[in-house]
Amino acid sequence: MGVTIKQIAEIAGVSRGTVDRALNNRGNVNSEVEKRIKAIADKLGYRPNKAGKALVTRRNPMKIGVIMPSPKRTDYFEKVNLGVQLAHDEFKDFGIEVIVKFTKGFDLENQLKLIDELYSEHKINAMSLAAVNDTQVAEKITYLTEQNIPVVTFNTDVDDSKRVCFVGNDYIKAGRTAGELMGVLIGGEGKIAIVGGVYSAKSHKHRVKGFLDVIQEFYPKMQVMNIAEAFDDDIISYTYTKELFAKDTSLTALYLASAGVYGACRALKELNLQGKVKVICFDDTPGIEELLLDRTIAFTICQEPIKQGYEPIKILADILLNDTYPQSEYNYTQIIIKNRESI
Amino acid sequence: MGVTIKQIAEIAGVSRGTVDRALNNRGNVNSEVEKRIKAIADKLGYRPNKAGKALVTRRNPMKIGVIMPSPKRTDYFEKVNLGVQLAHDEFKDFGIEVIVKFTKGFDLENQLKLIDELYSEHKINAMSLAAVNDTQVAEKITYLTEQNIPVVTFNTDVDDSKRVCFVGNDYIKAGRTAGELMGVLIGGEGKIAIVGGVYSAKSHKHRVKGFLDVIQEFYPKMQVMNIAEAFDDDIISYTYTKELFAKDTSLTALYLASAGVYGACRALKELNLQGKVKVICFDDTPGIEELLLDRTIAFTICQEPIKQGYEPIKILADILLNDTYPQSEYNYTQIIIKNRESI
DNA sequence: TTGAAAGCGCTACCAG
DNA sequence: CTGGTAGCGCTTTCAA
Repeated sequence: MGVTIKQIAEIAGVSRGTVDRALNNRGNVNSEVEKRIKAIADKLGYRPNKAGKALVTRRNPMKIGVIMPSPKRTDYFEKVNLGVQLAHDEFKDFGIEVIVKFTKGFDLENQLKLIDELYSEHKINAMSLAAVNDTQVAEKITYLTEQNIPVVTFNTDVDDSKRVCFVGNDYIKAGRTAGELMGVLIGGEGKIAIVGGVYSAKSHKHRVKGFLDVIQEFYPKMQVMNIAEAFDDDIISYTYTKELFAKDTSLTALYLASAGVYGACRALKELNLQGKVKVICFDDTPGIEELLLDRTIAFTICQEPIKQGYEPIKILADILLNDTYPQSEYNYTQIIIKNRESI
Repeated sequence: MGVTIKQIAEIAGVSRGTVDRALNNRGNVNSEVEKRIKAIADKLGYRPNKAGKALVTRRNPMKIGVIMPSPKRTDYFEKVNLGVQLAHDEFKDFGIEVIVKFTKGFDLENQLKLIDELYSEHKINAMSLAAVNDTQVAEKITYLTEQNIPVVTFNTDVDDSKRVCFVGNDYIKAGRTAGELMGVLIGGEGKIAIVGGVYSAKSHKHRVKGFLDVIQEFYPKMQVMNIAEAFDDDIISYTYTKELFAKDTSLTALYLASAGVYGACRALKELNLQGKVKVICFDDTPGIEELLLDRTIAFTICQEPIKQGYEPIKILADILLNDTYPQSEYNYTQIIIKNRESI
């Protein structure tokens, strides 16, 4: 099996304490000795044993704070939260505690307050959050990072912060995927309406951009007629969709770039356009599954929500326990096209 | 944090050794005392600490044997092997060793020999394999299980064995997904050819069955003209496809139910049918990505190969270390439709 | 049938 | 600057 500190100590002719101090750069060790110890460790491929470390960490547990929109409001975050709980379970034996705070949607003030709370009151050692893309959030993240509190963003990223990495979809790519899919779905020809979420959310903006890019590059006969913000709200998307498709009967397709799917589909059904107007949307909730089964929606594009909850905590645990940082600052989850048979 | 054996011992007024024996049913403990200890543990929600156990296991490491087709032959299994290595990495600090043996394709004799080898020579404590669906394999698996060596199958399952569970696609469902996708792709109308792999592989057979089922249920105007076995061989699939599409020019679609994708596509290109004949295939290799990009293939359906390597080992480690068995005997990986933009 | 003690790998602490 | 020791939770062994 692997080499241990004890073995290295024997070979180097010093005590385990000295090896520990040397390898972890804790200071108080002769630089000659330190060099020798490190050389031996290197040669033998020393890797600290996780179980051994865990037992020690347990005496002084570390806390990871998580901030995300409340699962009560969008089904989507229920799955994210499941991932958080799975990670919590997996790492609690390693002396890692997880504290979850929910915000109402992507409310900025709320998020700022919770970051402060986790930092000042809970004394967290690391943080994972579905970030509002705002400079104030970015500044707080950078501040935490400087206090030696690593931060990972998930689901939606923030610009210009010192976060360790982002876990979630490449939303431009997701939008492009939708565009290409729409091209195939309507035979490269037709008039399309787009109902999006909130433009202040980077992810929603990118999903629209990617979609438009593909149409421009490859599908000259496809025409995007309308783009609207529905703020992830079913009533707004219902009202807008109903009005739009009632007025313009030449529309053949609908691209739903975020939540509010149920409202839009309800409108189509009431107009008897179900199945006639081709619909592509995102994510995978019980409501959406039903709409796939009755052929109101042709495809939905998913993004591994459970992983989005799980992975940031795994990454942070790896940093806290093993001082191991991820390779890339982008940890993209898969873009998963689903149809009525693959859900 | 969690309760420990030590705390339970104090409360019960006995030694840690006694608590250990009681909770793990090792015998040699007064039944009254045992009952009392178990009651306390239950009430306090005792869960053994993984790190603590790991350190002990390490003294007498456990071995998990893995058998799968060599990655040299199909690119697909390179990714599976990556998953195996990831799991190996993750669990080696817990005293778990992983021994991998490669077979040539799905050769029965080869697989039987390797099972024996892992059992007799390597004295494995658990096994994970991409099973050949044969009664002899099933019998060996059942034998191992009776020797207290749990077995998990992945990628393709075996009938009537005592394996703990299967990790991989629901291939009927994957076939149905392909059928529905084809329906959308060719507008519910057209003549289709199918080139499959080996009918003795359960997964390949099911992919064809699911496909045919959906067409029969929902697409009366789609017609399957030919079904062939290409034995995962590019030359055979090339020859067959070329001959077929040269002869019958009314064919509009091709369903490739397993490997041999490159050969078939090469044939289409030579016949100048690239992009005209709609192609759906499985899995995600560099070759397939290229064919998606140049629009020879419309969709490919993937099955989480990395997870297929990783998950069985995680499940087996959980059994060996924590005596925890999976909920279901089917641990299905996701069915992931990809187009040229989402790869 | 039970308890006491050692030891897995690691870190923290104290004494020198 | 260094060594020794204790202790995290668990299992194992030996002695009683």
